[in-house]
Amino acid sequence: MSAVSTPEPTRRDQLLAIAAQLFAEKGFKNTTVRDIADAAGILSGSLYHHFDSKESMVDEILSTFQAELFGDYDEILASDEDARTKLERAVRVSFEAIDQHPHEVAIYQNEADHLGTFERFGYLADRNTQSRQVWVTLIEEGVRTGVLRPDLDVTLTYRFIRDTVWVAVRWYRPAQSRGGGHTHTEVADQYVRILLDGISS
Amino acid sequence: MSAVSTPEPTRRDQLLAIAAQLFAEKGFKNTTVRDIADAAGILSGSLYHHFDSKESMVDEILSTFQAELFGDYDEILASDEDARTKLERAVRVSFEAIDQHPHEVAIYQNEADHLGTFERFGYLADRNTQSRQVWVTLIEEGVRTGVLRPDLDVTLTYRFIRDTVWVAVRWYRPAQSRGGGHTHTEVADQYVRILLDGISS
DNA sequence: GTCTATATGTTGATAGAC
DNA sequence: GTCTATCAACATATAGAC
Repeated sequence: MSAVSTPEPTRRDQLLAIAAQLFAEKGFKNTTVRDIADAAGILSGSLYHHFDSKESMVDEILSTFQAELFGDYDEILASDEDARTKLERAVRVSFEAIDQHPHEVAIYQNEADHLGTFERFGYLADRNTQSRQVWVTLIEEGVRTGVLRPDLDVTLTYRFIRDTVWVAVRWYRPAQSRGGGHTHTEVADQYVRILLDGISS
Repeated sequence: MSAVSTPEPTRRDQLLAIAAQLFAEKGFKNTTVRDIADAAGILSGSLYHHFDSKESMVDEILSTFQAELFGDYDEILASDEDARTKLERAVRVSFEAIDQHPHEVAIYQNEADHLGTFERFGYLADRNTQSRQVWVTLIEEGVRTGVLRPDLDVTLTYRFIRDTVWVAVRWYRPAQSRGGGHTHTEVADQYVRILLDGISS
């Protein structure tokens, strides 16, 4: 989709995309600079012409992605729709992010806890707090306006939603490589339905 | 609870428990044999008196835990309760496993995909298939007997349940270290309610 | 922008003394 | 059952030629 508007990604961006895929598939620690260089068709030393360190690569991958994602969340929070619609939109935007940035989401899911313990990645903890505030705000607004059950444990509900949505990155495969699977929109439809109405008949 | 019935764990079991905690906290690759030896108060070379390799340690940790867990699942499948009760029990048994074996569950969640690519850990893929069969069987029985909605996408429903239940290991903290949190039974109660009836009012 | 060559540290694992 | 001592492999990163 957006490939048309960015016809010539810089060499730097190409390398970041290659690194993101490897970090997502094998893990950050498990991916060597040689792996990245090999996949790019250059030698490991050449990577250091573009980046300070392996760490700075994952840093740029994560911070760029998160800036975009939280821009979407902010827009939803600021809208004047009803709470149920906003919660639905937050779910849909998240599944869409998994569809369009699967590597970035996977890296965040797998490495954020560990990386967050280093000063350099302190912003990951901040974004985590911000994310919780987004979901909790939406759920509380839903309870207050009467569209959600009043007996909900808001924190637990937030955790269940966050977990189910984001861990989908482990099994969802984007359109290009999909064979008989669901689109991200279909997955979101099914989940929103189950979340709101349950599976009981 | 069970500490009374196993007063003297073998040195081998002590070392496995230490390794399991480190593997869960830092990841398998990220944990060095020196980390494990340090935590045990011995030197890295001494570990090789007890185990062939770091790999054999995680192997024993995972296979032991899975044998126990699937024993529980088999018992549920074989029972003559109605589908809804069996599904509830499967959820509860899973949250209980997170409570009692948090390190083992975390290791499986974080490392199974990667380890599963090696011959030695082929049983992880088998167990994964077995797990899917357990959940899908229970959901299909629920649909067939009319206790669950007939329009459910069984595979997606399975994935949502599996993900929400098991990823809880990332935030749930067992009783010893809990401060104002929920017991595993309370977490299971809340999730079963949301899963069956939804969050909508 | 990439390569050659290499520094420097860390890793899993081994052999044999105690 | 642990320690001493050590190896070979592999890791990230650097300096300077092309």
